[in-house]
Amino acid sequence: MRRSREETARTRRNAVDAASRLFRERGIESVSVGDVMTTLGMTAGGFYRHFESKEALAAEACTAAFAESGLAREPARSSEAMLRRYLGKAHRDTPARGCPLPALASDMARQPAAVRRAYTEGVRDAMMRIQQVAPGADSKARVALLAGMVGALALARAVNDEKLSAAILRETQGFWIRAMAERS
Amino acid sequence: MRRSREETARTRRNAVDAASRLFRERGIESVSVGDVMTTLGMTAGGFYRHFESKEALAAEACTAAFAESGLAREPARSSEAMLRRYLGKAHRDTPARGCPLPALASDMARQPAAVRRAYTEGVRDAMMRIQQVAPGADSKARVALLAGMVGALALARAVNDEKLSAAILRETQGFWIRAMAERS
DNA sequence: TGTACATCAGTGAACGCGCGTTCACTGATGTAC
DNA sequence: TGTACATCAGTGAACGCGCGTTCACTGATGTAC
Repeated sequence: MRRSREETARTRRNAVDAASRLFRERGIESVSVGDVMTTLGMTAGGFYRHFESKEALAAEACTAAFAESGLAREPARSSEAMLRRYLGKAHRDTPARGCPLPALASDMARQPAAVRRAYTEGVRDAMMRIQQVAPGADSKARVALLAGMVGALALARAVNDEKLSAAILRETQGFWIRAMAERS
Repeated sequence: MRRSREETARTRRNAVDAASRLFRERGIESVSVGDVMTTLGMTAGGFYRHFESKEALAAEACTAAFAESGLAREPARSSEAMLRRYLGKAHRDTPARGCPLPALASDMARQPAAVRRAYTEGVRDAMMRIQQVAPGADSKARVALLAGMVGALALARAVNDEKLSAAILRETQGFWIRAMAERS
């Protein structure tokens, strides 16, 4: 039956929220419209009262993921604090609530334009945030730092060996903490 | 009808080869058993004369991808030559024949153990190759370099904007060429 | 403020489709003699 | 070396399943008077 405007808006928000977490955890293609709606305790049919397609949801969910936990949201004041949090085991082990950059990187190359646009904005935002947190670094160092953080987290999650995974995080973190200290 | 031992072996090899390319290009889950067999001009049913399951093929194809174009196969003698090739547009634009590390990174976290094991071996091999090409760098720098190369290539492919994509490759490459020159 | 009716959020069944896998069948290859 | 038969690589149809999406229906909400 019909719902109030307030309830309707809440359902929509909850769907974007659930999708942004599920997509980061399992990848966009591995999460079905039914999965998202089941999370809200609803059936899949109702989905199309809120979104034109799964693709439209993916684009919104991607934007929402950056708004919730993209690098632009990094609370740290220093590059060292950022590196300790970003390349920590807690972040590695909770992709659903973590930065979308490593979680969705390989997926993106195969996504439709609307979804990639949202992701691209997230990359730009992340670069600006790094500039704030590491004002002493030049452009090369800032981009290499972002690429290193994303690559290290993606590899640490991909690898099947806890020791190797921990080493990837630890060594990358150590390198960049030292490199940024030298340049500041 | 029955085929000769030679033909049978060739079919199997071709299937692994085609899969290793298709998986890097489109991701493991987006490529069907039928897609792989169609590439060989065959029907999907025959697949199971050669492999126990799609998962078994994925593990073999992953290993084959590293053997064909993993970092361990890097022909460069210097870290600078390696960086120029790895972070070049040609590599970015041909994932099917490129390094599996960035192409499959996000996929891996959701793959069965056998596939992840093959990928993990590829990571170890890549680290050894970097040690050969950059003997002057310490362990931290070597891991951070690998993470940076993988992250930069993955981001450059994910992003929807050619200028940004080119900048990610160029700046990361520039940073590491300078960094390795300073340390050698 | 109260009533009558239009709207529409969500349900649940259905659609066409592609997936991984199985299987009876075919006929050339491999093997036993 | 030649023959008779067993093997098995590949075909093509079929399976059960889950997908994204559509739709008739329900009944509470929103609106017009």
